[in-house]
Amino acid sequence: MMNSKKAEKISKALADPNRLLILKEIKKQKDCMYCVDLNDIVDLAQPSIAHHLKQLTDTELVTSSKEGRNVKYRLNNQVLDEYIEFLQSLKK
Amino acid sequence: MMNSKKAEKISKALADPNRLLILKEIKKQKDCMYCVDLNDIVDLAQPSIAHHLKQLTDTELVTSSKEGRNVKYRLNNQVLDEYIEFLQSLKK
DNA sequence: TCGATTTATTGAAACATTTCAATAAATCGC
DNA sequence: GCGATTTATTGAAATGTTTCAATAAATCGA
Repeated sequence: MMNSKKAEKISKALADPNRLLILKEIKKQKDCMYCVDLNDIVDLAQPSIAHHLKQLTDTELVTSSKEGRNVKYRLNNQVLDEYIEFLQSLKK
Repeated sequence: MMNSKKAEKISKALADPNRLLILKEIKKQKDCMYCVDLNDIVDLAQPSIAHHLKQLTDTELVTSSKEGRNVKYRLNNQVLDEYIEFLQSLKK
């Protein structure tokens, strides 16, 4: 359910260039974006990348699943759609 | 034009409870939201409200026009639509 | 013109976020 | 088991945001 508080958190999650870059990379890779691939794409130390991924998964905008040593990320279309719906509701 | 940088700024503008409250109030008042009305709605000192309005107008998410001593605010539907389009493009 | 009203700006304190080095934990290949 | 790889956590410095008091600027009514 998307109330103002949740929308605020998602907005915050989207309000960073590195997190937007991560989301774009998830899209680019279609289905299976692995954390380890981000080291070549995001110009940050590993704990910083982990920090950004946590923010994205905390809002459920992105889901994660463990595969051995690796972690796979996917966009959560439903949450994004709910956020978009919230934004639409700001219009009259 | 909505690139990542602009989307980041709009996300930031949306990432605050008081600014979301202001946007909701603009919607509520349909067409003519005056700055002075916000004093009763937003529980902040006047300079803080001015600061939040500035962030909203800087991104062009909200437009302002002077009417005598007062300032009138409107939602900029086009910018919001472009932002939504950007979010849609994050999906595959 | 003068006092009252409305909005904007400045500067500083409080608070939050971002970043990285160090380190821990889990899993893999050998 | 053991070293290498991948991800997560902790703690601290740097940076950014929010808030308000003080003040300025613009406009209105009388």
